[in-house]
Amino acid sequence: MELYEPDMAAVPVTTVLSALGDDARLAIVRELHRDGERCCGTFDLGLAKATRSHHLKVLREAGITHTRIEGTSRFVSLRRDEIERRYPGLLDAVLGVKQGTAH
Amino acid sequence: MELYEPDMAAVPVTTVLSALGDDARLAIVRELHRDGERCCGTFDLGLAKATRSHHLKVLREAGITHTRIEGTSRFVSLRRDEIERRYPGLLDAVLGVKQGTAH
DNA sequence: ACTCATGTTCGACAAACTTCGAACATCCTC
DNA sequence: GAGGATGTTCGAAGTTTGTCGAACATGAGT
Repeated sequence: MELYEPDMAAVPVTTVLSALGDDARLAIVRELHRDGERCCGTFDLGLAKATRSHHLKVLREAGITHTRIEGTSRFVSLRRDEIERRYPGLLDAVLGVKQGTAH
Repeated sequence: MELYEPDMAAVPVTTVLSALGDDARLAIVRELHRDGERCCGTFDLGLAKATRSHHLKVLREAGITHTRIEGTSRFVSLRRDEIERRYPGLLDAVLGVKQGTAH
């Protein structure tokens, strides 16, 4: 079984931005950025697993993540290079921010 | 009369990304990026003026645009410096992309 | 083969978003 | 002040999104 992972260049910018514009999904991206590859079940978002699965699908179909299947587990990682090639500086700009930093 | 324009640092990242993750609003941002200050009515988005007003409000409340009132007109501009200070490289990353460029 | 663990998909629901026309507010000009 | 121009606000309608439990699919291990 193969998972659909589009070419970044084929994904509209607005799709990428919408995908990142959600607290749960951005939290996932932050963890991937910090830890590298992560198994699906290790994201503790306080959400049902169906919901987590949904968010991971949104990220994957936006071209942001790669999913490697191994047994019954799926290992998710950021497609850093491809993102950086198409949107240079985007990840740094988005992730390099401490939330709620008023000043 | 004064318009509400929040401090960028007080706006969640996801709010900014959601604001940019819409075709109509990103089109507005592109035009502002290209032309500088623009009068509200000069955006031809193929949308009713009520809808245009809504999108401009979303951008303004996300801290992305500044609105200057002059008579019955409102002149909108990008808050470039503030965006750049809080999200270095974000605007360039988002706007420096030709849409649909499949390679 | 049965069971357990890991995820996905389906159907449903509520909340949020986009869109519009109509009504309103405000300012400018005659 | 009447009329026109520029925008905003107010419902309302339709769509999309986020969320969940239940059912399903798949692989590992006993």
